[in-house]
Amino acid sequence: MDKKTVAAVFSEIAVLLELEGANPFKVRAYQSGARALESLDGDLRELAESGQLGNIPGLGKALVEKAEILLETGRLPYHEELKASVPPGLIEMLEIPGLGPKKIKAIRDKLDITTLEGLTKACEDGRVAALPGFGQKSQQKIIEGIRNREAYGRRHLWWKARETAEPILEGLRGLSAVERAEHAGSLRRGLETVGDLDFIVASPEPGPVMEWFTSMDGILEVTARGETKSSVRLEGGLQADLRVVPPEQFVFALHHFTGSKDHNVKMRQRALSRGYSLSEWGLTRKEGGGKESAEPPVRVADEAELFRFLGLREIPPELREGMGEIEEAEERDLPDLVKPTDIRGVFHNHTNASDGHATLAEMARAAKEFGWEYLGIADHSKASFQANGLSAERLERQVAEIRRLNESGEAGIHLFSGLECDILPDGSLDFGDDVLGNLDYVVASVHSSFSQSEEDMTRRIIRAVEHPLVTMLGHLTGRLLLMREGYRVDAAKVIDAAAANNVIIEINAHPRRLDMDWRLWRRASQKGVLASINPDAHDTGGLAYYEAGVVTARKGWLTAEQVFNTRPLAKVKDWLDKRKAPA
DNA sequence: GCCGTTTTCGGCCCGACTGTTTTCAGTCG
Repeated sequence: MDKKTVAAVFSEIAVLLELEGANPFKVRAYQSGARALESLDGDLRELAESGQLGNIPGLGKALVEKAEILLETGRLPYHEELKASVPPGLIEMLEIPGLGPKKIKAIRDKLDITTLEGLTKACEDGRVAALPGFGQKSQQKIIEGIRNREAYGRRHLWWKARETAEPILEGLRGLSAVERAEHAGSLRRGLETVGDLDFIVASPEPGPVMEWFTSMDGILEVTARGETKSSVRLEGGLQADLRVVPPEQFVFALHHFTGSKDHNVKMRQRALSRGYSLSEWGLTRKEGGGKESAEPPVRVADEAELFRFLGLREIPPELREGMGEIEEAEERDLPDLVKPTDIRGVFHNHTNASDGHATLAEMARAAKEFGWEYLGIADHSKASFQANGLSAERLERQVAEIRRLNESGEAGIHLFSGLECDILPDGSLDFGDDVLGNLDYVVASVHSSFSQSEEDMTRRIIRAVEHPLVTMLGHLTGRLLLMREGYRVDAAKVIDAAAANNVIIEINAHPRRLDMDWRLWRRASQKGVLASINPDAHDTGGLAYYEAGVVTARKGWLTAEQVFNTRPLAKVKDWLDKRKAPA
């Protein structure tokens, strides 16, 4: 039982209490208790054993006692009783827009309904509209909410969200009433998946902005339209929210809606401890009694100034996850994060020799257009027969072709001959040293036997990492975002092995992978592990995915120095040569 | 249920929007 599990139990208690109609502040106490545990530094069990739990802000007598019971016994009778008393159908109802604890309680008490099926029927025969506080529109909204739950409830890939958001942002910026416009939320933070789009606009005249936003192309439905706030549902299921604020509030609104929640909570606490109240509306001086003073609100020109006012260096949006960035920004300069323009080439790309769609020459030409100095080709090896993996002979022909192109210079860019070599179930590689030794580099990846135990998978991958001819480790977990969980592997042990063997770990930049996860990179880079941002391109367009990888690297606090493919060609050649030379 | 330089009670973030009301409760972020 770790802090995450205890926090999850507290979060669930909060939801259950909410449905029971408990005191909202009691609900919030469990929520903030859960949050306090999630963002806790150090080992929960050690803190409990030394009697330190009560010193954690947000944990009072009752929550400390419950945490201790959970740690000791692995169960919490209070939680179990609560869970038994709340039908699971009610928890599902919370996911329907417009239904909160009060309305769900009314549905349960007055109609004796505890399932979504029952609720659908009651809507269809008009019983819901007859309830006090409900009406025809609420009833219709519930029916649609249940119907759309699957399609709209899910998250979306960051890449897709950005593609959707960019034309909207451009459109907003093009309006004469708009002074400034930005997107915010998890899209701006660069989170791997995005729930909805948030747009913040500075304008003294919100009317025309709202009008444009609620009538632009690609809207399925306008779900809210007010004077300063509107929401629309876009084709593809994404929801987009627009907030128009007076120009002097823009920076505060932008910061607030960029979040994350944890980051904002810590920023507000910091403001309070300095005698100010921070919100999406602004920063105001607090009198001793907690009342606002007559002093005018603080003015800031941009986010850098807002951070500076609170005694912090500017924190890039990607780092605002409430994972220690504020503490760091107080003490010292934050790392100079890697930028898209730092990238000088990419490894791990496929051609039509295996499962790609473009030829070697086409890939090289496209890479040259990005302004890169080099391109690495890493097609699949023979064990990946589903991906038309290369035999030794076909690989040899590709290597010869790459050498010819490099010697003639006709590609206009240096090509590295590599391979995405399968790591077989026992951890050995798909080709012998005789074949692998002829290549410039080797990316080793798992493509089979995903269901091995964590222990076996970890041993398997570490064995590959320890192989002297392996240059990089491909997609560490094999996850496919929003589709498939990764295989079970002890990432910390693999990171240690990579550090010990001077093996690069890739940031697979395919928008559906973004693997190894950004949450692991800060630790990995501290141990000296180098990253390579690899688009895993299967056609020329796929090369552009490197940008998603840069965002992942930034979220992982990585600088250009910590990313291998920011190095110029000569240094890359040098590094690869030295790596191959026998020790 | 938490918290305290207004300290053991009485606050706890609050504004926008919708739908149902006719001045406001509930939801959302």
